[in-house]
Amino acid sequence: MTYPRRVIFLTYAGGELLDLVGPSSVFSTANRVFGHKHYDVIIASPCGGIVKHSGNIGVDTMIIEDLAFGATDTVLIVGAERKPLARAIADAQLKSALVRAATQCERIGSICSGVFVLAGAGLIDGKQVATHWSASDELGVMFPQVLCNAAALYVTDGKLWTSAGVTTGIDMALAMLEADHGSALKISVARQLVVYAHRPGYQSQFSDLLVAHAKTNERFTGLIDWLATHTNRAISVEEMADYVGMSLRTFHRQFTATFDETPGKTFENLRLDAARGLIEQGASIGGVTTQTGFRSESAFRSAFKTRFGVTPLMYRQTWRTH
DNA sequence: TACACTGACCGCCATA
DNA sequence: ATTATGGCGGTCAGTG
Repeated sequence: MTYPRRVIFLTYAGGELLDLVGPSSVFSTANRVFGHKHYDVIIASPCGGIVKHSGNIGVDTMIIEDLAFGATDTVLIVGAERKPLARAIADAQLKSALVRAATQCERIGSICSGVFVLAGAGLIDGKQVATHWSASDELGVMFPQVLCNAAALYVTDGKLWTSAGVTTGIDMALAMLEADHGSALKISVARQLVVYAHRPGYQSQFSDLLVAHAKTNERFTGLIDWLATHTNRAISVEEMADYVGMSLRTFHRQFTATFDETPGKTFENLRLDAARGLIEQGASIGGVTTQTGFRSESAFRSAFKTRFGVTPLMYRQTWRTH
């Protein structure tokens, strides 16, 4: 194995800056944690030079054609808003670079909507990919051969790595780190990055999915919104049934049929997500217990451990920056 | 440890 | 006849 590994980000005019900055920070932070340059982070675009990204911020880039790909390289394409994304899909240089990378490199992948560029280059037919929930329908329509997993943060299929959104691009980069150098380094880097990467509970992937799903099922849209914004206390299933004006039995049945999960369990998951967010922000276990409506610390500890596999205290220590 | 109580869950069945 | 509804009651897990 030759070091350093190269991580090459392919970008273009109008590319999403966060897709670039988040994951690339993981690799540069890894170098700092190592105290040794194990990753060479390269940013390249079709024309090179300063490329304006989202927010009109310029990034200095290499010219893609000047790059020779190697067997230990990772090539990742960033996402963008609709218009620049369409131009990227149509760009012959991006396409040929991705096609080359697919055969020559160790890993190829995308962050967020970058997956459309991979699909446009015909590289992921029949492959499993992750996408942000808001784009998964469109990807399915435009590229029906692609197997889309809307529930996952990121997905690996052989050498192909795809992530669902901006912050999950960071999760994916951390997973690459783990694959290359083990979980200890990954945790160190995650700790270093936590200040930038933590997500408030309401914006967790679970809530996102739930809210998105509820929007396609009119009946429960208001309810899910209400639940997601009232995780600070226990809401009984009976209250939920009253909220939507159904009998307890019918509500339970309809809800379970819609979300494949019982109402009580779903709300507990929402509260646990909120709790996780609070812990990441440094809240005490006792404080989180009362702020998420659990009856006792022991009840909270037990539910948290069941859901996330670690005790709240351990989780808190992992995410502490000092 | 024993115990009663509560809420969530869900099969079953009568009914609209 | 088919389907959705909603009440009943039993089981279960958690709580004090």
